[in-house]
Amino acid sequence: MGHHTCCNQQKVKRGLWSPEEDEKLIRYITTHGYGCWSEVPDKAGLQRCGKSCRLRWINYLRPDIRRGRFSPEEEKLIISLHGAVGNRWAHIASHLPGRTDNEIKNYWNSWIKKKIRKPTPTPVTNKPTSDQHSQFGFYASNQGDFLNQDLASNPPVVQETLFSSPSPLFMFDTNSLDGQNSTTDGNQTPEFFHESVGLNPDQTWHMNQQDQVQAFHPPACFTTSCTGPDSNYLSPLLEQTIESMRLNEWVECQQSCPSFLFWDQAEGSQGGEDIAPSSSNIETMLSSYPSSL
DNA sequence: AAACAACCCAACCGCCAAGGG
DNA sequence: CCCCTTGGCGGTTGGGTTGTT
Repeated sequence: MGHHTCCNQQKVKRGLWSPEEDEKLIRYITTHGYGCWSEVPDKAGLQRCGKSCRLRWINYLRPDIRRGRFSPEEEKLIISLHGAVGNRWAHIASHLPGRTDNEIKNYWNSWIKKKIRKPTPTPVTNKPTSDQHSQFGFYASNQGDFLNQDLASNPPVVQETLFSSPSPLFMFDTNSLDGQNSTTDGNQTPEFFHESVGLNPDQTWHMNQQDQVQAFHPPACFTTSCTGPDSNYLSPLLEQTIESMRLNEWVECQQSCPSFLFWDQAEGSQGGEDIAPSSSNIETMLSSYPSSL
């Protein structure tokens, strides 16, 4: 019934690949290369569809594939990038040489979700579910508190660090950072920031002032759309960072929070792309702070 | 030891865009 | 233009594995 002709033929084998099949595919690709995947099964002597061959090669057989546990650096990068671009696994994978989108996707769906999930020993009102967390795409990264540790040994810390505070979530539209491609009303951000962070009335926040933009840069990247129960959570780490911001203690701010990326993924996926930080913005931001990765 | 639950992850599915005829 | 093929992508599945009772 499906319209994919390649996988509908009765003789086509499916399921796990045998070592013999792997060997056939490796031998063929390494000697002939791959131009047209639909031709590969016949020429390689495989009873698979071309699509399956392609997937097998790209995800598992190609020589530059990298297997095994993700390094802490990779974990940090995945979390940061996911906060920036959401479930664009291929894009995330492009930043991790040798890793595939499938592997990263699986990793995210199991390992990281597990870390963010409850149980929490202390009851918290209006605590969002893990599904809600992933739906809204709020994740945080911090070197000292979170990602440089063996997370498997410390899940409660992770959980508490991320979501246990009932404070309002601070959002910031990163389009205001560089003033380009800003199709949203960036003027709302300073007021929101002002109110959320609790600056003194005589302290002003002008997004267009370069020194403030620069100073704000390190913790970087909070975005708009503060709606729903998930927005009512602010990590102690972020509280600390915002307190540093409030006091203009930018160095402390950077140290306490080298890299945060929050992005309302749901909003972005509903046609609100213009409010999300562009990937080039994110990449520029990340490359500016390699130590935070 | 057995039964069950939870988790992992390789592979598949469906959709989409690009490109050629 | 339209149609078809192909490759690429993210979402999802389900069999195998591991953990728990």
